[in-house]
Amino acid sequence: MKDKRARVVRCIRTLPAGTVSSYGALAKAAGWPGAARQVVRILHQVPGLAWHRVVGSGGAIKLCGEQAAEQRFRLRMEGVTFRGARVDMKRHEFHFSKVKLARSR
DNA sequence: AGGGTGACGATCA
DNA sequence: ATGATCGCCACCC
Repeated sequence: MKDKRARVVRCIRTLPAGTVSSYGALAKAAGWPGAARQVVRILHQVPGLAWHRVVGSGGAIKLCGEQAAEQRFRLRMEGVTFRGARVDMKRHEFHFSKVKLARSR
């Protein structure tokens, strides 16, 4: 359904610079649990999203080669720190509020 | 309709 | 920590 997709997009858009979220957590936050792969697809389809703020569970960069480098670069540029090969989730993971998220109020 | 695929996730050896 | 496997779900041929 497209609602879910729109919701995912909205969630991604609410991610502040300097924070990250995981594909799975993001899907869940958007009310679409287990749709990590769909989130991936959306990131591919919808241009203009902060795709670099979405990482794998535990803060792992799931891309390969230059794409991975690009993502790390962009994140570090936003102030995100790493713990080894992964994002330091303890400090940067974004916790979506329970509240129905950002319907502009 | 059927089968393959993917910027995933959790689990197990 | 690494690699294999299975579950998941929408999209594409």
